[in-house]
Formats: sequence, C-alpha cells, structure tokens
Amino acid sequence: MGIMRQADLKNIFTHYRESKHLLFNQKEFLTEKHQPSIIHRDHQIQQLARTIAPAVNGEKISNTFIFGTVGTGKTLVARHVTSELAKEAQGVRILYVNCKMKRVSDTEYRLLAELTRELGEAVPPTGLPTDQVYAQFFRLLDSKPQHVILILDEIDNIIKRIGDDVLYSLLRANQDLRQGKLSLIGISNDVTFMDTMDPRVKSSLSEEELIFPPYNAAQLQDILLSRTKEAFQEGVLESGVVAKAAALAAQEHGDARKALDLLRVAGEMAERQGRTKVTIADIDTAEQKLDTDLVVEAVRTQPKQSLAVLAAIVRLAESGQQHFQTGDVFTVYEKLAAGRGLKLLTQRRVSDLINELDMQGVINAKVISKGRYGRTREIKVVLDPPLVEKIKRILADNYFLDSLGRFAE
DNA sequence: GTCAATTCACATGAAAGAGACCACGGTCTAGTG
DNA sequence: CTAGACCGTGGTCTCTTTCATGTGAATTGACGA
Repeated sequence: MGIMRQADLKNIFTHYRESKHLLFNQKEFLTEKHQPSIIHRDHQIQQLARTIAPAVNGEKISNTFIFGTVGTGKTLVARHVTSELAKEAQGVRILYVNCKMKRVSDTEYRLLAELTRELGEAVPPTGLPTDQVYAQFFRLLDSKPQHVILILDEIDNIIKRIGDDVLYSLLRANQDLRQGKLSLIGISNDVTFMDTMDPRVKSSLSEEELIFPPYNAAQLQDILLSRTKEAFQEGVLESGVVAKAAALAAQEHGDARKALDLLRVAGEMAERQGRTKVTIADIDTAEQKLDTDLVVEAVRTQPKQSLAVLAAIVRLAESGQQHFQTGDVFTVYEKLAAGRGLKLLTQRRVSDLINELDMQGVINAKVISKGRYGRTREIKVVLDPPLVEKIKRILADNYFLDSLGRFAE
C-alpha cells in the first residue's frame, strides 16, 4: 500500500461529486429501504388490512402467517399496513424483528432481549437467566393497556435454530396478560418449514395465511419503472435495460430486490467508467458482480478453520480432480492445518464446515451414495476462474498460500 | 437371473465441555465528614 | 459512613468434541428356474 497524496484523494472526491450527477438522480430509490408506493400487491395489502383491522377497536387480531419467496414484497407490505394501522388505532404498538440478523436473534435469549429493547427497556447482551428476560418482557407488555403486534421476519430462521418453544411461550402468554395483548405476524420464505413445528403452535400461529406469489417479468418491469424515474436522470437508461433487469430477476423467482440491485449496480459501474448511458451489457456484468461480491464477502468473513478447509478444497480442485469427497478434504486439511499450527478439528466438525461453505455458495457439495463405496458429500468448485483467483488471494492473505499462489506445505 | 442382506464412508443428531464474556450481589478498601 | 474496587457465583454464547444412530445403493451371496 503506497502513500496517497492529499491531492489524489481530493481528486477522487471531486471526481465523485461531478460524476454523481452524471447518471443518478436519487439513488435511494433503488434501495429496499426507500418505500414508495407498493404496486401489484393490492390484493395482499387488502387481505392483511382486513385481518388486522379489528385492532382499531381494541380487539385482538388473528395470528397471521405470510409466505412468499425472497423479494416478493412481504416485508414491505407487512410494515406498511401495520404502520398505517398504528396511525389509526389507539394503543397499538408494532414490534418488528428480523430473525435473520445474526447477533440479534439466533438464540432464545437474544430474541427476547431484542423484543424487550424494542419495548423500551435496556437488556444486557448476556449474563441474565433467560426466564428473567421473559419476565421482564411480559411485565413491560402488561404494564399498560396496549396491543403489541409482533412481526417476526424470516421467522423460519429462528425456528430452525432454536425450535418453536419460544413461539409457544409467547402465544400462550396472552392468557396471563391482564392489560396487554400480543399478536403475531410471521413472515417466512420457506413454505415447508411449518410442517416441522409443533401442531399446537402451528394451529394457533397460522389462524390466517397470506401467500405472496413471485412477480412476473411484466410486474417487475412496472416496479422498476416506477422507481427509475426518480432514481436516474432522464434518458440515461438505454432502451431495453429495464426489461432486461426485469427478465433476469424474473428468472430468479421474481425477486424484486434483485431487480433493483441489478439496476443500481449497473448504474454504478457505468458511472465509475464515466459513461453517460447504462447499457444492456451493464446489466449482465452487474449480475456477475452481484454474485461474485456475495461469495468474496462470504469468504472474507470466514474464520480461520473454515478457511483452512476451503484451502484444502481449492487445493484439491487445483490438482485436477473434478470432484472429491469429505474424507479427501479432511486429509488435506489435516496437513494444511498442522503446517499452520492450527488446532486440528475432528472430521465431524470439518463435515459441518464443508456444509456451511456450500450453503454460502462458495463451493458445491451434494450428498450422494456410492453404494458399496459409501455415502459422502461430492464436493466441487464451480466458480469461474477470476473469482477463484480472488479467493486464492484471500487464502494467501491468511497464509494458506504463499505469495506466488502456491500451497505451502 | 432375482432378491434380500451386507457393507462402506460418511451424514446427521444429541449432548455436553471448554473458555470467553457478562450481571448481580456481597465484601473490602480508601477517602470523606 | 459511603462510593468505588474487587471478588465469587451463576448465567449465556460460540465453537468444538464425543457418542450414537442413520442411510442409499453397489455388491455379494443364497436361491430357484
């Protein structure tokens, strides 16, 4: 890393300021946070509004479940409708928790703590017995006549991690509350996960169900158009750009967020290159960039042991084998880790790490049975070469490769 | 040739331990009146 | 006498190990035609 002179730095900033007005108008319109009018979801909005409407008269509402794949507007609709309700109804309080957020809610304690904090009381991040936090939460909830509507976004995440006991306790609590009321809106993109739940929870949780179908390409295009007017300057999008983004996102389960990301990234790239037009080709490169960025980020934030496993996998892939299995990875890992002075993990653990790498899309692992020759994961690296190079650089930074990109013994 | 039993190489689950971090309540210490 | 420093206890969190059980189809071996 060289020393950057102040003048250079200044150049970057001023250049950025000039180019900022080149393409974008208000880029925020391409992000999820910015909430414009919601289109193509009238039916769902009405349905949800009808089920939570009784809250206006202080009545308890049915616990509701919302299903739909990513980027179909579940969160947007839920937040919009509930906040409108809160304006109309006295004593209604909306709590929104995204269960996907690590550090916020991947244990029972943390979920409860987060809820309590949302209600306005501090809870230490650890140290207290869980039932004490329960008590605190319910005391707060019952401290005045109020109707708390709890939105648990990506609820399947937390159920998979810590089981459905939490929900059971939360739902059952209503019977003990004197003044407060608690209703639940669960949002999930996994339709099947309901089957794994305790029947009692299942029946009381999904008194009402809403389905959000994926957007089709035409709908996605409408959504994009409604935002590009504000987001981009006039005439910077070549014809067909929006349609292309919509089409690509439609292939991926009608994900509106992805469509917006495509446009934004395409715009950013064109802008950085000093161009005044966003082309269809930009959308294609944007898609690649989105994918690789995700993987690179995943690899970068991987802990040491996991990197060691990844290094073993990359090494096996480099040695020319198309695919290999857990046992192969483990033996190579052992050598690599021993060389680095790392503590050796058991194969049980390595197996889990391989699985995690697969889930993050860094590698490709599939459980197959080879009959007499056992049952194992078939592991592959299916990333394109430039991305593999990036990964190798990260591995090198962590001393799993030497500076020439070779695997050290 | 057919069919069930066998067998491999792990996958997958459950429980529990190690070590870090933290809150809380009690005790000790030093500074103050 | 009191505020703050300093324990000890008991709690959670993450990562990991240990022990146990599950699994899908290629292979094997018994069987009957």
